[in-house]
Amino acid sequence: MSIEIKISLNDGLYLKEPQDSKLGRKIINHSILMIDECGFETFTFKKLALRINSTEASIYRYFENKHLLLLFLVNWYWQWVSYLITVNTRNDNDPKVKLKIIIQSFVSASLDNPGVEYVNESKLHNIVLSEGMKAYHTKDVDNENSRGFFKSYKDLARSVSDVISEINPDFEYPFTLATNLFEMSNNHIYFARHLPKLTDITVRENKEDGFEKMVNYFADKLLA
Amino acid sequence: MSIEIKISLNDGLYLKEPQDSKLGRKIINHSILMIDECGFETFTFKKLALRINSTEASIYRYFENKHLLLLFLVNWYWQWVSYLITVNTRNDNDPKVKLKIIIQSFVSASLDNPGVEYVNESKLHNIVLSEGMKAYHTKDVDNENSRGFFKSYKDLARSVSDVISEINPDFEYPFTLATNLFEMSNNHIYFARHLPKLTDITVRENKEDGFEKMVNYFADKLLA
DNA sequence: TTAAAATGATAGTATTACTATTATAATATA
DNA sequence: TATATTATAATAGTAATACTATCATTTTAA
Repeated sequence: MSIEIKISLNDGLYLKEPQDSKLGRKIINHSILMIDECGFETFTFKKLALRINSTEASIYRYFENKHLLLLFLVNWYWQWVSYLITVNTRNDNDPKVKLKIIIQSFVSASLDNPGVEYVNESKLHNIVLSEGMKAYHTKDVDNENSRGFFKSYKDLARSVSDVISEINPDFEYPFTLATNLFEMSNNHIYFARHLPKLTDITVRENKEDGFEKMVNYFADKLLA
Repeated sequence: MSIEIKISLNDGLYLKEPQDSKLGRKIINHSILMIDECGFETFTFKKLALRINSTEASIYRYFENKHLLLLFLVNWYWQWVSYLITVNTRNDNDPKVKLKIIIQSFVSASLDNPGVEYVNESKLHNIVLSEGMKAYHTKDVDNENSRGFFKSYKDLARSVSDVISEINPDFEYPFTLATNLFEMSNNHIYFARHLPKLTDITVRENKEDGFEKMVNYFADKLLA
């Protein structure tokens, strides 16, 4: 039931396109599983190599280091969300409906969408929640930004801000709201799971329902 | 012109209270400067030891590892902001005014407040912007949370949410808004500096003015 | 079928993140 | 003032990490 999209990313992110070979796809697949299981800090290329019966050296032929692998994964996620938004809002012209669909994508894209064989979107979403911000909180941001390593996020922000401006052309902070809705969705899912005192949503509630309702409330109120 | 406060933190964060000795204060002082200069990832106890003419072993007597040092610094910041909010809102009963002061503290507490000799609050704020979220995005969050390592942040969120509920008792998401205002302030200062396409504020503008105005706009609109 | 490309196997290096031991200096107490 | 206590320095050592290099072998493509 997999869809036939191939997400193509800035080729500075990798040394060799991992989506085009068996080993490359195995690297993507299992790095997602391992980072989700054990966290980014304890994840190493050596452990990954062991797990997929390959070698450190082979993995290094695809990715310069684990930070760039994370950047690759996170960019993949950003683009995948963008893609879903495009597809799912294609038939709707009402920007308010579009924004609802966008928010739904932020909160639960990974749950109700078929995916690519070698990517577990739900676990990738977990990685984005837990480790995503590390991709752009590094001393090398400016250099990496100039090389286009955050383009997918900026594109996503741009397309959401367009919808926001459609809803309310006078709203002065469309980009801020766009990124805030994304980061807020992620943060509060994470908080609900690990630091519940920092949020108002409990994980008990009908799963993603509470988050979606909350983020929609914020968006609606701000754009009223 | 230093004020006579000593911020006391959860004693699980350190092996030996660094604020009580010369070497300990030097560790705090210079770790802030070094992390601000070179980023958290490249920062090591060895480099710090070299810089302060001490040894790795001595630093390890104060902090278990660099992650706990970061946690210490970030907690210090959270408590310091809490303290400033308490002091600066003491004479105001209007919760709307209080929230304005809170937001001002989030955005520019480090600029217009005298501090503690061994803490450069402005650089510490930079660290919080760039590395702060790493303090609670770790595989060990749940354990660390149970040991009270995020209490300062939760206390801060709590006190802000109280003000929010004072302004609008019917507002359903006081904690969410409290943390969001804090994280939003930090994120968008960082974005303006490094990823300007993700925000609407430019750093050119009269410094913190633009940020404060924006965050206040969000808060006002949501609580209206 | 043969050349080229991809992968595996193995080895090696510098740095990191520690721990341990002993010596020396500073401070507190009797 | 002598002495005990504690803090710090000096030094050494270990396991793991983050790589790089080389060469052999397998797979694929011309």
